Amino acid sequence: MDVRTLCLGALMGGEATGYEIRKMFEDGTFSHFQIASLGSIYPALTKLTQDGLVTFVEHEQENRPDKKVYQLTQEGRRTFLRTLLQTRPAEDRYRSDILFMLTFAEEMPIELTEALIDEFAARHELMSHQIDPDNEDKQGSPSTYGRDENGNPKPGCCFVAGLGQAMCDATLKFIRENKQGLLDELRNFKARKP
Amino acid sequence: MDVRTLCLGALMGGEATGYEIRKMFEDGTFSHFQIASLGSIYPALTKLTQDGLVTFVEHEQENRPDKKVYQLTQEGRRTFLRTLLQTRPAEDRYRSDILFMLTFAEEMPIELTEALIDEFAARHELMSHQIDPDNEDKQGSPSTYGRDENGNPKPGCCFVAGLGQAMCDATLKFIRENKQGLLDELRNFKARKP
DNA sequence: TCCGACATATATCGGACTGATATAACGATT
DNA sequence: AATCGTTATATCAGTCCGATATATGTCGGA
Repeated sequence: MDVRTLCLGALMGGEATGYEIRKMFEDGTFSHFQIASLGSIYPALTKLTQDGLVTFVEHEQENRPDKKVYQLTQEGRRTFLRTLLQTRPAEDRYRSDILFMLTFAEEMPIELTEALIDEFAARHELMSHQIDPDNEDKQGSPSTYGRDENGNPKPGCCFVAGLGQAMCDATLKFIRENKQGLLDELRNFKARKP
Repeated sequence: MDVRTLCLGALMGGEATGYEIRKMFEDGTFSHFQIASLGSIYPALTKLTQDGLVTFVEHEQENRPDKKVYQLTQEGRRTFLRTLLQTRPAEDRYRSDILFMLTFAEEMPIELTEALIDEFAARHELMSHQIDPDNEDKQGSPSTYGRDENGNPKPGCCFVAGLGQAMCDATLKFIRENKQGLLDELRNFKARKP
């Protein structure tokens, strides 16, 4: 799924600026299973405009840089829906420097190992917080993504959010139950082979 | 973490060809939390050779294309260890087309939703299988990654593998418990708004 | 028995994407 | 007053993926 398709999907929830779209992938609805950087979002929106799949209105704000508020066209909506039906989803891919580094725990000081595990836990704690739609700090947020016109959360979004939450919980539980054991093992390991 | 560092890490477990390194990221020890394609591995190995961090021996095999078996140099080992101690790990990133698509479950036929969920489950089942080091089909595999010289699995690797397993289990459990509920909700949703 | 599919093995390259940087103005914290 | 973070758009160098090419062997099925 290229960034153009991702942008179309993001705009299915209503109008948004490029900056707001990035936030959906950074903090918002999509944050735990997709990413897109500004460096790809802006060119994508330009291309989509040229292709007639989105339009934008320029909002001049006082004492602020201009805003381009993008919106799906009918053809954009149709194109996205068609893509949904036709696309074979690519393989899931999870990248984690921390887990890669922990693979070599024997080769580093135990304090570093512990710090890496703690950071991993902290990030998942944060993620778990970001996923929960009720727990969001933004009460009167302008665009309530993942909800329909009446403000009801959409079943698909709930399912995906729940799944993310379950993954986070499992991760945190595993760390709670196995961190100390690993550190002990490493101490033994190092005592045997200095 | 760039592919060069990833290759150095892969070679910490012993000598390997470029093709074998890719397999570690495709099927092997690193498969559930890092990826690297051949298109980046081969240039990386060339660069590492130029920089003196790895060396290779060309094995001519009968009736087979030549093999370049790479190995860390002492400087390569030192460089990797230094990188381990100095690198701030990048953010974890998880990309899933399937979860993105499921976000729009309301917009597609229920059969497609179910097929996507089933595929998601199947992939995680497979991954769970790949992670388990005891369960590996390759009994006399040439290089036993993740183990020390005596064949004992390394604590760091076990921890990371266990974590991966826990995530898979949680995912599969969530799907078992929530798939039917989602499909029912979607049917209601569609009945109300045709 | 032949054919296609798959595995081993290296190499290259176009196109897509990330991450950094530039610009600009404001509020908040130090 | 100075630095930092936030809103907002835009560009670009460098990195990486995915596809493709090349060469050869094995294995299962029609």
